[in-house]
Amino acid sequence: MRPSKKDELVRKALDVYYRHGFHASGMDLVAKETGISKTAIYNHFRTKDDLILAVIQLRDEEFRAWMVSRIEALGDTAESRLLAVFDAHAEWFAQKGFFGCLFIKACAEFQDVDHPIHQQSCAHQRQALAYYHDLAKKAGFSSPADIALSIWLLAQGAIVAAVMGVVDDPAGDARKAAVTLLCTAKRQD
Amino acid sequence: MRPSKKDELVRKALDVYYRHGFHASGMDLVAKETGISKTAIYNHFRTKDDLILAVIQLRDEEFRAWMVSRIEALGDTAESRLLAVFDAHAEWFAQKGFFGCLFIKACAEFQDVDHPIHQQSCAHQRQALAYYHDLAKKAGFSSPADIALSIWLLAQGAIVAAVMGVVDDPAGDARKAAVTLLCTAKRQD
DNA sequence: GACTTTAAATACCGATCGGTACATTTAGTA
DNA sequence: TACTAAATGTACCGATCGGTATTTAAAGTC
Repeated sequence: MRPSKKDELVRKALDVYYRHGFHASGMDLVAKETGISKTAIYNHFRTKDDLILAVIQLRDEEFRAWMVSRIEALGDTAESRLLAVFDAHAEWFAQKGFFGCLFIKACAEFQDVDHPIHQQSCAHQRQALAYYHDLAKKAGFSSPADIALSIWLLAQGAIVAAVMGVVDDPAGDARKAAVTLLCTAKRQD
Repeated sequence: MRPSKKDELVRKALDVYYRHGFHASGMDLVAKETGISKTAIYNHFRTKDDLILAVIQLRDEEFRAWMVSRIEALGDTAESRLLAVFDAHAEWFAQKGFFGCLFIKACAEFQDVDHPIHQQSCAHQRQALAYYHDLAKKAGFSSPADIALSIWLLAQGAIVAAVMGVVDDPAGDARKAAVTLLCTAKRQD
């Protein structure tokens, strides 16, 4: 089999799980939506959890690559990129198929901290934080860890707000708070 | 039947759903864990969704009451209470049975924005924001809406961080950012 | 104590769950 | 073209899903 077949399956399965949830999507539905029979699916993956794990990993790679590319396109310096984080999130929220953060949802459905799906989802979030930390260091802030964490917390809050429709422009609101935090931190340098 | 019987059912069902998730918890499990037969459950609630909705409503009342009482105990002025929000969250995260925010998880499992469970969960979050807004107004900030939203975003981010174990003390980290924001806002008054 | 009414327990419904045995098709080899 | 091996689709497995019909137990009422 060509590797693209397997990748195609995972990508289509990602759509299904993202839209309908993990436990709510049975293997029959996945088979129907992907156009690949259950037998073929189970030829590639031993269990449903294995498939979901592959879905999480694909989303991890694709989404992180997309987010980084947007941040780097929207900001030309390390400091401006810390704010571009929220512009990129605003773009994400505005996408037609936006249904929240797959990793937050995965942790919500697979609560056991030892579960691979849970751990993989957490790893994604840590990498996001690490990226912000890198930006904060390059921007020359005296306490880059605090800056990075603030950005991360505001971004995650914005995602929750976007899903729950608490405010109209969660990314913009989070950005305003981030501007204040960065300005204050800069003044102390 | 006495009303306490029904309340007892809902409270025990809350435990089950909070620990195992909504779709992952079948009615047979709920019956076993609550010690109430399915027939009795369906005598009180027409469908599983109705039971879940009652669970969400109970959690809404109980959790909001608990959070407000802790915030008011931990802070004696409106401004200090805006920071006590994070101390209360720290207490919550430290509780043995902490498994994240039920409302975030409910929205993750019931994505349809028209679904009553989804809407009820969103309503809870809006009420939290409204409470922060009230505190910000009483504290005399010039733009209480921005302050309240910042607090809310940081708190939600802290919850996500607590669930995903991204950092050791998410509530404390969020508090630090909030302190900076409140100080900056105060200076502009 | 006999009778009625109400509530809960058991057993069961069709549908769907995750997963698989087996028949069928396809592709490669000679 | 005959044969083999890999991949696929179909049909099905026991278990469990949400929900209910029926039976059993409990509580009044006279």
